[in-house]
Amino acid sequence: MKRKPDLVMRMPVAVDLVVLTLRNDELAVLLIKRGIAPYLGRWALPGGFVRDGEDLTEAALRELSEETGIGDPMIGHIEQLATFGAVARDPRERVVSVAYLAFVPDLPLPVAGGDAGEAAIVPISALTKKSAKALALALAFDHPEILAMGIERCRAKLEYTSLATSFLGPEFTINELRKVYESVWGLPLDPGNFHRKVTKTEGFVQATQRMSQGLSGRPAQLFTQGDAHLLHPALLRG
Amino acid sequence: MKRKPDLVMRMPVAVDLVVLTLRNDELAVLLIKRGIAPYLGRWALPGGFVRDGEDLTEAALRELSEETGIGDPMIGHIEQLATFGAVARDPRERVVSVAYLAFVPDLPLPVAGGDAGEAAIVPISALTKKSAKALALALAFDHPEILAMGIERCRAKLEYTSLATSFLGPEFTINELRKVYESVWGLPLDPGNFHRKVTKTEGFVQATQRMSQGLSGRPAQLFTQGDAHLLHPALLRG
DNA sequence: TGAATAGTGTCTATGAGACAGTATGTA
DNA sequence: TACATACTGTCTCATAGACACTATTCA
Repeated sequence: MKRKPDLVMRMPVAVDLVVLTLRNDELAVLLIKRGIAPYLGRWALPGGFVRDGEDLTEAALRELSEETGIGDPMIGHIEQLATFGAVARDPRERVVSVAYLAFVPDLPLPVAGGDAGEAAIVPISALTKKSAKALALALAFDHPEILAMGIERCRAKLEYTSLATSFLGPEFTINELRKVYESVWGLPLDPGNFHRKVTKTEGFVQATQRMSQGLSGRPAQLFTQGDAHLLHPALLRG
Repeated sequence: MKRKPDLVMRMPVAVDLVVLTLRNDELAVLLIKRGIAPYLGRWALPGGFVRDGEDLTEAALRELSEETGIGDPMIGHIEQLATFGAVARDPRERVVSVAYLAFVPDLPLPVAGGDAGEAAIVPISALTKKSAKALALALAFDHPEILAMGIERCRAKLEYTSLATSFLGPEFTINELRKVYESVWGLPLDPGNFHRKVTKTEGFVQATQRMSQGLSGRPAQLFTQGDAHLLHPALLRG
């Protein structure tokens, strides 16, 4: 902690957001098409620089709102993911970026409203598979690495937290909750066992007296989030 | 990502380290007594500013080495913990700090050799209990918060990773490994069940042909780290 | 009626934990 | 021998998962 104030290096600090949602029963990420160099025209995670007087989470929420129109009440969950500080991660000058991970319900996005140009919600399968499409979508900066970490964190957190509910609206059926797990993990789960497990795990979901409008089949009971954040026992992937 | 280069705020970026070890079968943290204002004379986590041309992990390793003499080969494990960016967390000027978490075997520390003055290894019980002693040890800056997050992350990671071995030397007995868990979690574990569990979890530990010198009782087989990083199944706290 | 989804029952395998019992060293 | 620690056996309970079964809607 020895300090020679004039020798301390100062650098811009940015926030970048991995905003995940479900679209057509697939895990998807919110991307912005860059309107300026570098990486002009390339897709990137939403984000921007931290301003004076604003802490990191405030900056993340502001950028999310400015670039995508997603305001605080629409966000199911947000948490800090990790900080990326490779010296040359931004070709212009050194920038340290604090990445955030957010889960949002399926929204009437893309919101064209941002000041950053075009926004899109892209299924992660289109980015992770090695295809011509994935190549065309190659993300700017070190955003592929940030996204990969966000996806893995998301998958892991569904195991031992109740955060799957943050992908859904205030009321949901067990079927919808199961589809969150299936989409995020990319594997099918036994509906019967899942139902029992979720409803018997203390504080995961809270039953209401209301029923869903069954599109087909028997109507399902509606649930709301329970008061637990950590699941006991956890809901493990195979 | 709209950018007006001259308006972007630049700030110092620091790294702080939560270095945990075991001392007398108790979880303990490495602290440095501050030699300059602010918080002159108070205890703090080791850390310092990130330099030009140096990425974040490099900065963390350098500070650890400079302030405590702990070099790369002595570190059992190091990972990024979280980034702290509250506007007023440093009274001098705004500083964003990337915290790292490290586990080291019980070392011949404190190393007086640092350029930051006195170093000490303090049991966390002395910091978390509300006592006169804890008051005297009150950490500088937001370091209490960083430390608390480091301790909780450590406790959680022992459940589902094999990182407990990073608190030990290259060869260890199951008894020593159990003491790591007991010390970190602060609760007793059944020796028999622990032994079976650890030796049967794929890749957790690797048996050698050597035996420990029993100080009393039957000599124990020596083990080395296995090749697994994630435990299947996990070793859960009650 | 059949198709589809909701929800429950039941069986089996596996692991956690309690605790007894055996093995092998030192004093 | 006593004692201490290393390890293994065994019992009980809880949970995961496979899968059959019943319940309730719509077409």
